[in-house]
Amino acid sequence: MKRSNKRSDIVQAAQELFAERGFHAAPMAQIAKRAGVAAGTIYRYFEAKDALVTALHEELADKMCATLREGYPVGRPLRERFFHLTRKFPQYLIANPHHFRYMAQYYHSPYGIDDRMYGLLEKPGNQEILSNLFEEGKAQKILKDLPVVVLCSLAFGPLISLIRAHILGFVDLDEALIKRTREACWDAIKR
Amino acid sequence: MKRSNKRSDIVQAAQELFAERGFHAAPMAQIAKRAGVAAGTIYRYFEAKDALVTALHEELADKMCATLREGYPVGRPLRERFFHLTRKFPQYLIANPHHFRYMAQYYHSPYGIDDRMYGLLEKPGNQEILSNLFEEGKAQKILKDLPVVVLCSLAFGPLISLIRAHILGFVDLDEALIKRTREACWDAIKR
Amino acid sequence: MKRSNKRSDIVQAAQELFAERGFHAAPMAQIAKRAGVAAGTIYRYFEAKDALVTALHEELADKMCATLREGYPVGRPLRERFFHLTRKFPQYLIANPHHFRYMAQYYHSPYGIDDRMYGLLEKPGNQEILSNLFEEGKAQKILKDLPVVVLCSLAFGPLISLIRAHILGFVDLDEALIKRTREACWDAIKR
Amino acid sequence: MKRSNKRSDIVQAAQELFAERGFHAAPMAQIAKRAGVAAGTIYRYFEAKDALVTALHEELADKMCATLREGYPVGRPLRERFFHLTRKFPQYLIANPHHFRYMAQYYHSPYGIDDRMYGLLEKPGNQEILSNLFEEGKAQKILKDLPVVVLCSLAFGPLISLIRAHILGFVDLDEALIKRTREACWDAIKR
DNA sequence: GATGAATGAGGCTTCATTCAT
DNA sequence: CATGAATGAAGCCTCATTCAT
Repeated sequence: MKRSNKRSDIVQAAQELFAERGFHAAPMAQIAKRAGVAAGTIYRYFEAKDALVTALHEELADKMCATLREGYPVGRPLRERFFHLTRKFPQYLIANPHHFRYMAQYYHSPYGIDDRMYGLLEKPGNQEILSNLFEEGKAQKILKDLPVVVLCSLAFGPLISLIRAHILGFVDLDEALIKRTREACWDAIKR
Repeated sequence: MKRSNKRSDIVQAAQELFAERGFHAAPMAQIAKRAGVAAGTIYRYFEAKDALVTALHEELADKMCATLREGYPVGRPLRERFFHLTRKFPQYLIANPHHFRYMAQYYHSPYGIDDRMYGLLEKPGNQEILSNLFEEGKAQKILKDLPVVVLCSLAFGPLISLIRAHILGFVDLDEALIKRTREACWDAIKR
Repeated sequence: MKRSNKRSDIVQAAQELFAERGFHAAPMAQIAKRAGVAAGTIYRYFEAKDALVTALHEELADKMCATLREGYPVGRPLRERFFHLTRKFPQYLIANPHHFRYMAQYYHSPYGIDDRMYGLLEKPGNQEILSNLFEEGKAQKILKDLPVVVLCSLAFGPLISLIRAHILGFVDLDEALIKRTREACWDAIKR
Repeated sequence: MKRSNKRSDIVQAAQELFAERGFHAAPMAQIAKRAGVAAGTIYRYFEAKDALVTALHEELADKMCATLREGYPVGRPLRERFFHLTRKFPQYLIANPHHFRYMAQYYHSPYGIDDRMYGLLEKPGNQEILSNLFEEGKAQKILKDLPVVVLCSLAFGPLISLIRAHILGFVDLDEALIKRTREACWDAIKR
């Protein structure tokens, strides 16, 4: 994962600065400075600023992915699996607001335009988990007969909106509120 | 609204360019060119690029606002009013993808960080409509007893996700599918 | 020709600096400074440094061209025409050493690699003059039956070498010496 | 000559890269790579890039020198010696186009500005050979009474022009054509 | 008011050179 | 001796903004 210390310092600095100020307001020189390396050093690890932005997205998506799978209750009832995902998802992002800010910005900028959904949800790994979950639910007549994308949107769209509001300080989410929101999401998709 | 012809030409050009390429990839010179005015002219109408970005947001939010209110069934049952809003909302954005792209970008960039929610929904005007709607619903025990922000997220979060997917070409939304999605959203918020 | 004052200031400054220090040792900033304009201004007239280098070559080649033709004794005997060209050629370059230095550098750098000969001699206009001259000479059995390129090299190659030597201070060419050299060149090509 | 294997690898790589792309488009890192050594290693053999450029010139000039002398018909008639030199000269450069490209670039760049003529011809060794040749020719009234530089230019200037044209693909020189060109050069210098 | 040429600060990137291993 | 990661000065270029016309 971490090919070197400097590389991860750069990644860390970039993520912070990008999240705080936006891609184009985060000069390479400043990223370097915060990472504690020389400007030129970044280019040993990333071909260009764009590559840094993209690589960052890759890494964060992987991390998100891994998080969602942690303790994923394979083989357990659909409902339980659904609640696992919808618990981990906001939990992680609220704990890592930089990650959320970065991703949100990425997916709505020209960079992320070619990436699907809130791609977080569609990494090779998650892809299957989610597709399986929703397809299975439809087959078992537990979930509404809607395309997977729609089910996905119903399940995670509200969470994303809320997480943003929380991070920006417009709400103060607590465990209980999130719980009730997830249940409402379930109501949205269940038959 | 339109103080002059040139002003609206500029606004139009800016909106397009911002939506297509992103804020920082849309040079003032190019905006001017597309608007058919000289570069300096923009500065007669907007103090700086930032002001243009912000003003644009203002105008678009107003337009969105107006759209949602068009034919708003005041006095009619809650459910009906809810379905009015959730019909107009995607209808408008799908018809005006530039608007969506612009807004999405704005709200996830440092510019929009101080603006609430998907602010579309919280303009002075809409604010009341929505608050009223949700508060009333809660009072009448029709809707779940959740904060307005949460209800808002449950109602519009999925639509926003889906509209993005549609505009980027990941789904092909039709009237029917949207209808069913809106119903699912209703399931999410109703008691 | 001169679309504006600034443009020719830039061209002048660039020519000097390029000739004096070489292309890559002449920073745009310095060219701007010597031209008395801001760095960015150069880019209103030339797309990039490369374009400046190339445009400069174009302009100088044209100028050279025009010089060679000044008073060209059309219709007069071959020998006379030959001596006209070989008189003007060193005359001009010795009077404009920057031009020579620039051109020499250009034709031996990656830039000029695609340009023919000491291209000076092969501009659309000169091309004909020279080709005609040499072809006619061959037809009339006045000149040796050698390809035009070879005749060209025999006629101008020595002059180029000498001009360089003169400009760098290794010889001190005077009218008389040049005259005798041109005669020797004539001996080289004549039958 | 070869103090070590690495040194000559570096020299070889540098010559190629310089000839192909020009001095300033040949990064040290790339030279190192092609030479199969580490970037830092070059600095054990050459103080700086400039030193490498200069040393290269030195080596090539020596090689050229040696070539011209190979089988030099000492004591034989002037004409014969002249034809020896003018045969070896293009022969070598056509067989070693990198050498030609490198030299041409060098002599027309700020580096070579202090080096005489097409210096190839004025190395300590050649210097004498050529001076002797031309001085002797003048004394014997075989050659024109012109300065040595001029005679040199008349003898080699055309060849240099032609070799360039050949290497860049504008002519296709063969033995016969070169022969006739050399004879024309002789006509230029002979009385 | 409108124009658009000019400005110049500031961003991204390259690359000769160093130095700890 | 060799390595190659790291450095950071310096170059090219963009673009928001100004201002004389």
